[in-house]
Amino acid sequence: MKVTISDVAKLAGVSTATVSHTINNTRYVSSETKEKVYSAIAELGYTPDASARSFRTGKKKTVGFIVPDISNKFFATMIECVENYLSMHGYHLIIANTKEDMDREETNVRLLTAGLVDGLLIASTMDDFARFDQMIPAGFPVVLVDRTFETKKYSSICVSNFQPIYRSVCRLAGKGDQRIGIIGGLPRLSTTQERISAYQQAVADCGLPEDPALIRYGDSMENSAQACLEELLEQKCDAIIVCQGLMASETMIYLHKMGYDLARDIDLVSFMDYDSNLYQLYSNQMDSIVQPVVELGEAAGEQILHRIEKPDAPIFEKVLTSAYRPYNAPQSWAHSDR
Amino acid sequence: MKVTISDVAKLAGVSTATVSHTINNTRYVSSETKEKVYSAIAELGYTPDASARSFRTGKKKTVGFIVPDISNKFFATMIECVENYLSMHGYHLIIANTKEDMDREETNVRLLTAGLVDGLLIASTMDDFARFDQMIPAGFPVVLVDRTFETKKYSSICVSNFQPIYRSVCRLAGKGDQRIGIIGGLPRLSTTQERISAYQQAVADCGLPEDPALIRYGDSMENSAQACLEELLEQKCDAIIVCQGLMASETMIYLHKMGYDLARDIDLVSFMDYDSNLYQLYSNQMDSIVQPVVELGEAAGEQILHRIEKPDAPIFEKVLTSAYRPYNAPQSWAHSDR
DNA sequence: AACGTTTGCGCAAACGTTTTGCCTAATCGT
DNA sequence: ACGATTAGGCAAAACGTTTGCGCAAACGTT
Repeated sequence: MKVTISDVAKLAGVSTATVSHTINNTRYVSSETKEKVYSAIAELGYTPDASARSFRTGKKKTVGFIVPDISNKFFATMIECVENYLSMHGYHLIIANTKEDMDREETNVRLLTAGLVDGLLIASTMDDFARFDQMIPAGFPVVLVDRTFETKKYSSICVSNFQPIYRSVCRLAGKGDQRIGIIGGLPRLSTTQERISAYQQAVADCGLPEDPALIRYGDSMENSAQACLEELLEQKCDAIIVCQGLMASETMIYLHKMGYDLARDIDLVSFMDYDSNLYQLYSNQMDSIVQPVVELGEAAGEQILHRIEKPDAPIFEKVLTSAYRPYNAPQSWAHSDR
Repeated sequence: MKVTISDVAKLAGVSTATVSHTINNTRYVSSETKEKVYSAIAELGYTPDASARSFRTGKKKTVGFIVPDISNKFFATMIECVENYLSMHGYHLIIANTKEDMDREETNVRLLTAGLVDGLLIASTMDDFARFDQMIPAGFPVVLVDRTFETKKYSSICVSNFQPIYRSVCRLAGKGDQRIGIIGGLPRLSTTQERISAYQQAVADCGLPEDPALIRYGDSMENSAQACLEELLEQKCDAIIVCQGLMASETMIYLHKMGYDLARDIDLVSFMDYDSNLYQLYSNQMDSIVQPVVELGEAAGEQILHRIEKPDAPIFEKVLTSAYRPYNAPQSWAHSDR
């Protein structure tokens, strides 16, 4: 049979209130009484029931994380960092995978906000802010991660997407590349949109040809890059920019198999996971953009806990900056390595 | 203010019992009454409170997963599969990362079993079964994943580790390799032990030199393979077997940087994540062992739910088999690809 | 000695659900 | 036509904590 707080109280010869207070350090208890309570707890092997506790207090000590793709290295290490931060602060992490599916996202958000978690971290796959806004209960602590919306109703932790792409294009143009192709992620995502518009603006500013055929979109899932790449190669590109780590890997593998020689036959710039093994192999032959995923995860954990503490705090926006790493000048990295 | 079940009951003109029964289909309710209840729910926007419910019923509809390293691709995709299976069955997944630290494992297990989850999936980093056994409450539903213990007290889902390594050694010996090195994972893990003993037995059976210096152990974290590899190369190995995916990547990168030519200068066999990009690049130059991680995740989800349903079911052991893929005979894969 | 203040702790309500009895009216079988 | 069964629903208990209120004893001050 389950041993409850009143069993402990009975054995220790005190009230349940006293037991509760000694456990939680929530009011003064004489040291003799404390002693009795603790030994009773030890003797019975009592453990407070978490559901009863969270039912009573309304605190679950748990946050949810809605992720588009768990097995994507970028999100996997973010999950790790978030979990690390949360567990250090006595919170648990419950994760839900959406596979970039809006309906799955909605289902998960509704389930989790119905009393399962104290707050929600969301890397949303939605494009429709109205729909997004509708599914989250008024006042519920939410922090957007990596992807955000035009409407600044929720706090967010993102990475600057515009600057590294703009700079990439300029660098390539400076090398003499004319036709620069780009492979973006899902067109509906804020990250993709920022990157593509940075590309377009830079192309215009540098006086390069503005050809819509040079812009392709993948879905950042497995085997989505190859088709984009084939189409771009038909366009006789001098250079290609890949906007996501997994697609970057696939791009390099494909180029390798086709016999392309990086930096000689074609210039490549891509977003890469900093601990990716391809990064280690090829970072000396191509420019890479490394997102500060560890800081992102930590900031996300920090912000959601802060928001849970103070639900009425003003909206908070944080934009971290990526490291831009030209391959021929490792000593002049734009952003220090961590 | 929070809208409760009695608000609904009041508006619908019925008792809370009736509302509960209509929501949960737990007893016959006339269709007119149902109608009234549902419209009241819709009007008020009522959502049952999950903590109150799980407090009352004792069911959390949540399982915990204790993982040694979330950002390890092997576990990341396992997490994805488990989450997928669970969410299809109305369960949530809460994860805890141990970083191969026994104390962190113990802390997490104790926290999670204290009323937070209905069952626990554990890829344990412990070597001491007594300590492991002690920290889990009597009768608590537990399924060991990937790693197991001699004492068969808990159900487990594992992968055969002996056969692929034994076969690797034999194949290498058949090619004429004499000095075969091996890089294992943490020595305390069951997986490592099985693999190393398979190696030792095969080396003996094939009449190869039994040199302890040929056996090295890494910790499967980042940058752990290089030291092992350097030591092995000093031993003038003809071939190297790497027992874990991340270390395999690092091994290949290092060999590549040192100018080694795979399959010409040195033979390589390694465990690889089937969607790893290095696998795609090098699977035609080395033997690879691919673990059935998707099946592993699904089986884990299936078994833990089964165990939660029937806590007194007999101990269950499942051993899945890896795919062994010799590089020069892709048409005769030992195990069909998925 | 009388009185205010502090110290330490107990009593019981409350959280929102599910579930156990109990009850009434209606239907059924003979 | 009458007892037995069933359908449908209500009231209240129970789950294990936390916590507001309050009381008695001990103490310090005049």
